[in-house]
Amino acid sequence: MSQSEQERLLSEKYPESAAPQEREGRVGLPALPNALKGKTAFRLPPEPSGFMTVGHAMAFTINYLYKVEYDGKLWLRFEDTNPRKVAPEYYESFRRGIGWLSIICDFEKNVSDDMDLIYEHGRKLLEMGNAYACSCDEAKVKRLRFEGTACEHRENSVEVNLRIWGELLSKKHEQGSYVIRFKGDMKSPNYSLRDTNLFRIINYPHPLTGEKYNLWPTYDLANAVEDEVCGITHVLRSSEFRNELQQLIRDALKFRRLEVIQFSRFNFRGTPVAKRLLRPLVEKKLVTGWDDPRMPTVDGLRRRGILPEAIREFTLQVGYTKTEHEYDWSILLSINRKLLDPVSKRIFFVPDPVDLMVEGAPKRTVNLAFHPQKNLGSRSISTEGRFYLPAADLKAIKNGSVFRLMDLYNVELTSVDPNPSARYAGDELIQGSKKVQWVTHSNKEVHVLVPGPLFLEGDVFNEQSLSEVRGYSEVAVADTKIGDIVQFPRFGFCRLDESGKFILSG
RNA sequence: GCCCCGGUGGUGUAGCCCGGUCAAGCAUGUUACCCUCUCGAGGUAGCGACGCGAGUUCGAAUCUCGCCCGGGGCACCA
Repeated sequence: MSQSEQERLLSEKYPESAAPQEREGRVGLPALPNALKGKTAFRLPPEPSGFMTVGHAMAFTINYLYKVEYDGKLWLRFEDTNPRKVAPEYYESFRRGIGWLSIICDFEKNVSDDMDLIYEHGRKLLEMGNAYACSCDEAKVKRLRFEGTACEHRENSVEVNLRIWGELLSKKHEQGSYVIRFKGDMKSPNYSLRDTNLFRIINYPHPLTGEKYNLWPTYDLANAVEDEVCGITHVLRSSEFRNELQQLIRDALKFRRLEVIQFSRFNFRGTPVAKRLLRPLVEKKLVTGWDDPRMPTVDGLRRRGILPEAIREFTLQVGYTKTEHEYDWSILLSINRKLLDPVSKRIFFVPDPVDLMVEGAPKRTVNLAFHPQKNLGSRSISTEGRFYLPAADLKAIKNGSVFRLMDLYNVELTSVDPNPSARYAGDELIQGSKKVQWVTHSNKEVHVLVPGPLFLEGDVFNEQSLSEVRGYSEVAVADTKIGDIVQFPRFGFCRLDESGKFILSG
């Protein structure tokens, strides 16, 4: 049967199948497997060892969107089982960022609150013979793991293991002297299954529990226990976490199965989120801090004028995949502009201002709306014959040509460098004429920070990542409050960061 | 080295499980035009991609195999 015959037959039997469907991009996040409305639970599991980044923001947003869609519960759970790394300011950073994103969690806890519970499960694993105490040094563990051979401690009796366990809990052993290892498979081709550590001794005060504990669980155990007690049904996280081991631990402890969906890390071009790269910038003072507008931290984005809604919308659009990716800032910035456009006041800003005398200029007092369509109020400006215009615009205008002072009147350029001047050339708007923003001699000096990519190819710090534009704005700019975002026409959306200082959002 | 996982225009994705509706959709970018007293927003049109090679099939982005390339894991980090 030829293809055309097949198609004819098909459309006769199933007429509805012949109609071509409208193809569209994905709308919303993909459906979750095994998710029943009202019977799901998700988690945001930050390690409070650094400031919250866009990467966290996006992963959290994904969990939150699903929580809402499936009418589930959401946990904020601080994974603070390494006292060497965690610090109080970081807990705050995450709470602040999550609040800013309007993510509402149903519960909040710290894993360090549950130490006794985790100990219980550790003990259980020892009793069942699924774990053992090992006193080999770190190098030996590593070597044997590579070779695929077990050490003598693997055959410890339960009694011996429990005796050492008791001693560990009463802090009778030195740091490094013992670890508790999971009995996995020393021959597994997957090295992470070769008897990984479950507990280790860390003699370092924890910001929340102080010196109370020094036997700390590792991530895989702590996570398995916490996901179980929190009743988590769906884990959505980036793929730098190994999954098989945790599943083995869960099985050994007879825990429920749960859906684990891993996705690739969220990277932005020129702005890696890795602390390894970011921390030196802060320490060497190459940036002003973790909230520098060039930084991929949530605080940095907020200062830059990225709206939390933009992050949510962006996350929804790009979704999550296992593919390696490097997002271009342009997508986020475009979404941000669309959100900003209807709510941002237009205020003239003249970068790199140049004095312009206008001969025969009529005195005017104009009332200009703050927005071309929306009703955001207005301001009135009185003009005489002296203006400031952007140097770049004046440079581009040919002597003798007519252009328009935006929203005011036409002028004809009569002389260029070094002292440009012009003459009044009528009120009538000329279709298609160039329009330039202006300020009078009554103005406010304003600085605008322009953030760019932090890194060049190959993780090299971009010395030119932040530039500053100086200029004049209308007096009305004085009513802008810190945190407000305005649009400087023909320049961009800018957020007032501190008095007289804006940051270009995009 | 071993174990996973990926590779669709410049960028991000949809489609892949279940082969034909895909001469590949959407967004971003870019070009032109329209609208607008902004280089913003809005509108219209154009540009631009299935990593490579074999195989299966009437038919492959989709299935199979090989290759190449990229990412992650192999911690007393999470």
